[in-house]
Amino acid sequence: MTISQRQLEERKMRQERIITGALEVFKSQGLDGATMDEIAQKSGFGKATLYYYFHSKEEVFATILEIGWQKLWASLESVIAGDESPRKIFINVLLKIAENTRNRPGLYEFLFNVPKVITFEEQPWKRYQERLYGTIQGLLEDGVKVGEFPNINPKLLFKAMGGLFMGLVLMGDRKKRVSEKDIEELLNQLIMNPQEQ
Amino acid sequence: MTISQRQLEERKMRQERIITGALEVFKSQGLDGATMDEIAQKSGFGKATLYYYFHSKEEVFATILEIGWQKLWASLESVIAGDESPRKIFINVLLKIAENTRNRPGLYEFLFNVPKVITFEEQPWKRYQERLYGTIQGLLEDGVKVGEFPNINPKLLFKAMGGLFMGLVLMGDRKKRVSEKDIEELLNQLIMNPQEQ
DNA sequence: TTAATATTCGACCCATAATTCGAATATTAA
DNA sequence: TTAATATTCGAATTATGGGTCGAATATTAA
Repeated sequence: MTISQRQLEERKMRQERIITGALEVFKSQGLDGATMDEIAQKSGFGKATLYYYFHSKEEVFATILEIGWQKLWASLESVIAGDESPRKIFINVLLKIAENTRNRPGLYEFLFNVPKVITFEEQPWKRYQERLYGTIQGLLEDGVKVGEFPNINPKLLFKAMGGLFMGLVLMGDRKKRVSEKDIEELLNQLIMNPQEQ
Repeated sequence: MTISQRQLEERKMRQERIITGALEVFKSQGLDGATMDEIAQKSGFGKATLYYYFHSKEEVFATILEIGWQKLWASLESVIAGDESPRKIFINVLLKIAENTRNRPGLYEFLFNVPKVITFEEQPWKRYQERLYGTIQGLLEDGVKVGEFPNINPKLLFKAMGGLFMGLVLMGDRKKRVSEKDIEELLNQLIMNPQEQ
């Protein structure tokens, strides 16, 4: 009388269904504004059932972030592991993020905009976030070192790129996919390639 | 038996005391996370007394923003009204903001990072915010037009500058004041002056 | 000094929403 | 078929925290 594979899968599917509904609610109401009643409503379960699958509202929230960051990171690993130049990798990372964003509309706007005030104890998803930001930071530093980026404080560069990227990916025309050309252009226009100066 | 001038002033001082305590709490807990009990605690009044000076928690919150933006805008008006070139005005605006930030540590990090989800009806402070952002946007557009900035989409430029400025002012060395040279450097490094190309 | 007014605040009220209960109902393995 | 287990959910419980009350205490003007 153990739990069958199918049962496990169905359970996971129900969890995903809940999470999908919850994401909608969190996006429109924020963490505090969202109620379990509304999440139940949106996901098509009774409220008590949510507690069969999750311990608390915060766990639902944390799970959304966890899964999102986990998948994002997984999709980036091969790109980052490659042996291309920092600038190339940097561009590919941005492209990959853009691609992810396109495939799961709504999720990444959410991931990238989680209010900073949330402070449960552990936050596994934070590890991913830090890892990603650290990696990008590193790419910029390396790029500056080998002369692929102008000699700017990489922290500032990171901030600027962050703002730009958000604008380009999250606020631009959602239909049109971001191309390598777009990102190269963005880099070239704003932060000139030193070779071209 | 009217209310004396001194009484009015004392009342205002108490309001300010409350607001100062509240700012601390809001910063660490966010709008929803902050409780009136904690604000009372921090500001040294009983909770009921807060309601003698403010109608609601949201009013306390809104007052913080209102006062902050109002003062910031007031300090910027003369700078903006000047007849210097867009680029010069732009730099002076940033300098002025930096100066304000130095004088009221904590307040502007808060002003510039208010979550977007807040939606009371009226938000007088929003007017100031929109006015400021609109002005800066306009400066960038004019600057591009007269060739003082490279020909980049001003919206992107704005975003990038926003990120950079936050980095420079809000996260840099708080002790050291931001100089005109810093900002010119920032502009020159990141966004080359077209004349110099 | 004193009546009127201003200020303060602890204790309460109460609406909301998270969480739990307990009783169904479904599924499964034998 | 049936006992065990899994799933579901409406109703009840509780915790939280914004907001109010009414009784002090202070201050003021006369």
